[in-house]
Amino acid sequence: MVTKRQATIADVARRAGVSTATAGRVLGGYGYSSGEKRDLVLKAAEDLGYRPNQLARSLITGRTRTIGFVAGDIQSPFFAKILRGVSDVLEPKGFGLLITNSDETVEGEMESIRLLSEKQVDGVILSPCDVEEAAHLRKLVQTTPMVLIDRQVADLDVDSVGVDSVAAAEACVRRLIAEGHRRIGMVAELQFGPWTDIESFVRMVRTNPDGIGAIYPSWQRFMGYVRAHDACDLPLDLSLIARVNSYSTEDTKATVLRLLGHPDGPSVLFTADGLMTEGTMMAIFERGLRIPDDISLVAFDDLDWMSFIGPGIDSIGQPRRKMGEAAARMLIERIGGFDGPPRREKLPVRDNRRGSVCVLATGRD
Amino acid sequence: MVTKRQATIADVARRAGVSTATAGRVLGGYGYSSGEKRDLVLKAAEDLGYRPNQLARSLITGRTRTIGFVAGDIQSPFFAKILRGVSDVLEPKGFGLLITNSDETVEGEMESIRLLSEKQVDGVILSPCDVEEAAHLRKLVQTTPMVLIDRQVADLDVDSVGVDSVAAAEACVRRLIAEGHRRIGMVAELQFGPWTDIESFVRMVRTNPDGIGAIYPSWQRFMGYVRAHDACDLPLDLSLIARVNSYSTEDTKATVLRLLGHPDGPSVLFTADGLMTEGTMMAIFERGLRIPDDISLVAFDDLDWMSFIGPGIDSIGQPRRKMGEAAARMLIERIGGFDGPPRREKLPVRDNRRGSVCVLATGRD
DNA sequence: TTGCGATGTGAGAACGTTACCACATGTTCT
DNA sequence: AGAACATGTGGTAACGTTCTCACATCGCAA
Repeated sequence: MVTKRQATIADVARRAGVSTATAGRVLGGYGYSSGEKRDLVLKAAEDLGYRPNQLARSLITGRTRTIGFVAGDIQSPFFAKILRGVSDVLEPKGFGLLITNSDETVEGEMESIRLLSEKQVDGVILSPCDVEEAAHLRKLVQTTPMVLIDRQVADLDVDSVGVDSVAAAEACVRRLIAEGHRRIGMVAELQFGPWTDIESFVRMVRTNPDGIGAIYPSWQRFMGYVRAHDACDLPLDLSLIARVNSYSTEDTKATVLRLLGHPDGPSVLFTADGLMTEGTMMAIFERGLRIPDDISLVAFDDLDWMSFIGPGIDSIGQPRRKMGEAAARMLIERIGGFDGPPRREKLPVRDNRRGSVCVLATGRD
Repeated sequence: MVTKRQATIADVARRAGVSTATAGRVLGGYGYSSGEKRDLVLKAAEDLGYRPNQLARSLITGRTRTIGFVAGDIQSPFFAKILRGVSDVLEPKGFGLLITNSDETVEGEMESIRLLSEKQVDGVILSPCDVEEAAHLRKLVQTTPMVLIDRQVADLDVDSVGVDSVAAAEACVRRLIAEGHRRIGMVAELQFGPWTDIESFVRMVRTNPDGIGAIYPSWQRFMGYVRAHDACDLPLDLSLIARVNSYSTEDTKATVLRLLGHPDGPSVLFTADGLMTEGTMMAIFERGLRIPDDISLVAFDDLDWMSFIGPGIDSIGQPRRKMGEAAARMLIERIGGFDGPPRREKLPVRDNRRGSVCVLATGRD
């Protein structure tokens, strides 16, 4: 492995017979330069195969043209698609993209942020893993522009991108009720959150919804579920909630199997996100149930395979790529100096109907 | 947005009453330092919230502790999973990960490499989009360690990670033949490659296999398909090859639909990668065919949903995460100074049997 | 002619680290 | 006792850019 030394501005300047200042101006595209010297410098740079060293440039300009992305887990299709949107906006503008995983732990997130800020990124896009404990985020925003994605954090006034989970879930469950479903199961990981018991959360939703601060998307979707029941005067039956203990498909599958085993089980399942949906599919497959004949299904978050298995799965599709693009665009505006108030962008969801919901009744009774 | 100035080593040194050299030694963990001064410096650093500026450090040490990853398309599960493996190895060692997409074009790849090398990455993991045109890669390896993933490049002697696609495909097709299938369809994007007509490629495989240089995985899998036929004395029928014109699900679907429309069609389909499999599934779904009753299916590359749709889909699973880990490990060894001959690591594949192949006959005839 | 802005050039400082050297101490081995 | 060596410290030169000057020259209006 040969390690040839890269040519520097000084090398180019020497070869072109000009000062490093002049060579710098030509190659960096700033300040004045005459056509004559310009050609000399460009020729010399070409000959030497000169490549600017962004490190040195960044050190003095104070901007790296690199942004950081802290994902929960990059291998999940949710983050992967967002990432693609981010990089689509960044690449044409010459920005680099540094990624890390938080693995949904605060420690991982802090470590990620430490790494990114030591590398002097110009901005950070992050999906916070804790909606309350955010001292480290509060510290970060003092020095670096930040955009939150998917989730928000209490008392952290920064730009964010997401969807209106409460409204989308409510609309979805209302539709199920309208189509005659009375026993609607919900599959969600509701372990970590502001409430340890669901009853008191439901009470809060009914009595003082404004008092609910920043909560995870899963809780928001559950909130929509509750609201739809209340709006349609359908009594809540919390035994229909498959409350998954950990964020894993195995646990989800086990919990859903238990729910399906009940004598007076649900006629339809509403899953709160992609991973819940996968675990639910496993449980349905294992019990040999057919969709929608034996059980109906609607999923929050659309996944590739939902359109090509028979029948297709109904889903609420989040515009993941667009979310990434919006986050990147907002961040670049901030980096460019935009200093307006925090923007909370809510993107519209897509209502995918493919035939996984059995219509038990139509019209209004 | 407040922009507080970060504390520097000079600030810490002043506050601790020592020289910048001493402060640097303590904070950088190199050279000597007494316990007394150490405590002073650490206290001062703590007070000021000192964070080392990796830019300045990298400029003088010549190493950034950042590596670059050039993927075809990060949003595809193939690359997303690999990426996860890479970052799992990198993160504990304190390396950053800079990602770019080539979108499978040489221009995109060159642009990616330009960006990465200007940012002075210590090494690059790359899935080359062209197995022949590689002048830019040859130039890169002169200055930067590189590991190829999934594909190899002719005359480029660097470390690489992948699977033995030829052998895996051959074993898979042999099994189909053993189970009684005689008309085996293959779905693959074989547009770009060394051969424009398939006949001459087949001739080459039969007469001079060693003369075939570096080829894309799709071609390798097709090669395995040919070899299995030859080994089992099953005549090749090239009308069974769904040769997709572009790397898109829509095109794949259309091509497969055409194949399925033929009077004497295949009894089983063998797909060359994840995207081909998705397009094929769409075609099968559109025609209302049932797996495996109406048509059997085996896929190269395992996808999440294959295990939980009924019936499961048989697949050849690549250890994607392990591939990423291996690539990262090899790269770090090179960065650490390892200077042995290029290693071509072939990881074993997984043979997933789930019931998507109809057994037409057993035993050997 | 003088004044003045636009254009062009080079010397040298600056960015925040680590590398290198000189110069102190001790401590241990001949 | 003197040499050799590990330990500890500070000054200052790197690293490769851009930034800030000072200082030209030119054209043009007053």
